[in-house]
Amino acid sequence: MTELELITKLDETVFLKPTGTVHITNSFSLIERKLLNVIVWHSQKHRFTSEEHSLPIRDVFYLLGLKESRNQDVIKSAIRTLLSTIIEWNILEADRAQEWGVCTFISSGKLVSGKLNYRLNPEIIEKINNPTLFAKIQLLIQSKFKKKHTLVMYEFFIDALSRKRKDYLRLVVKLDKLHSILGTENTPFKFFNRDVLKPSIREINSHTDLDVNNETLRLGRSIYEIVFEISKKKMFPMSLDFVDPEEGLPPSIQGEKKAIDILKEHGLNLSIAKALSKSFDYEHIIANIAYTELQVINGKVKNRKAFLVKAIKENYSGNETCNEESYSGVTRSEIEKNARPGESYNAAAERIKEDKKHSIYE
DNA sequence: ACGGCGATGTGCTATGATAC
DNA sequence: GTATCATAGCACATCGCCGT
Repeated sequence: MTELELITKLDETVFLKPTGTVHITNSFSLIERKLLNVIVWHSQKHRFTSEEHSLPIRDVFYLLGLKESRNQDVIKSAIRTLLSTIIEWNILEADRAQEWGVCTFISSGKLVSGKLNYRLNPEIIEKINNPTLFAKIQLLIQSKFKKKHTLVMYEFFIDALSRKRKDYLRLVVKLDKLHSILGTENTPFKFFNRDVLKPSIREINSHTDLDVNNETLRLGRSIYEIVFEISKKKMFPMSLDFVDPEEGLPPSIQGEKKAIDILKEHGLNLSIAKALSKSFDYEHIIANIAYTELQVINGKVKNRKAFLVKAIKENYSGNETCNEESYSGVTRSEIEKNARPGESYNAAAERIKEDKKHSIYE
């Protein structure tokens, strides 16, 4: 049984109204995500027409970040996965009619004389015009979730929220139901809580438009039910772009690696470089490196590395008017990233401001 | 029960060597 | 240029230990 079916089955008395859901069968590997990214980016340049498109395999390798590799097997098996991956959706139309359907991303893929020929599925082209659906597909594909359970839980929360048509929900779930949704029946609560529940909620809070808190209810000594308090973040930029069509290369594909390299070149240690590259995009980092260099030349910087880290975190190079809501040096993105569950925007801003006063950059 | 640390096992990925 | 194989390295899941 798929997770979706389980979720739908979960508690039909509680969830009265059906609503839009999207489900993708497989979980993609990194290469498959990248290849899909490449394909969407490429067909975006051709305005998503349903004709067969072709791009050189050499370029595909490059875009996948495999400069040295000649192993077409990687591409072949990724195409195979894309073709065999079924997207399933269930939408409530404006006129309350329900639409259900399944399709695949691409309808064909070929490797012919050094070129990759593919045909985008016409159904998907239609769906791309439906923003909410597309956003969800994008999230499913691109999601930065590291834990496999996070996605299942996110789907579950989103589903519960939209069924209730609310932005805030207090959801009580019996522990064994939660186990059956997540497929963790035999995990003792001790490990379940530490390795599944908490990390997943942490990921949902930091990567999605949801804020989730949880507490436990006991029956006797053992945990019986979990209470989730779910609310929608007010400000969450849900980008619909897979990649920037203006750019020659999809930045998302190589940006993080490039950013790490360049940060290392500027003397930051690997862990800081990794953390920054994860949180900020390549352009943002480059812009702030440039800004830092400028300030160094102007003699305004005592500690170059510390300044650089701070510049990136607070986007010194950014145009100030973009951050109207910044609280004296605390940017919006920073607040969203570091806000504690349940904390209001203003409270978080004040707290982070205080924290920063005491934090020391090496 | 919590949460940090680390050991272990497993599966995946990148890459080079080799042969066709 | 293409296909196959081997392998080192990495990421992740699981779970034990331990101080709190």
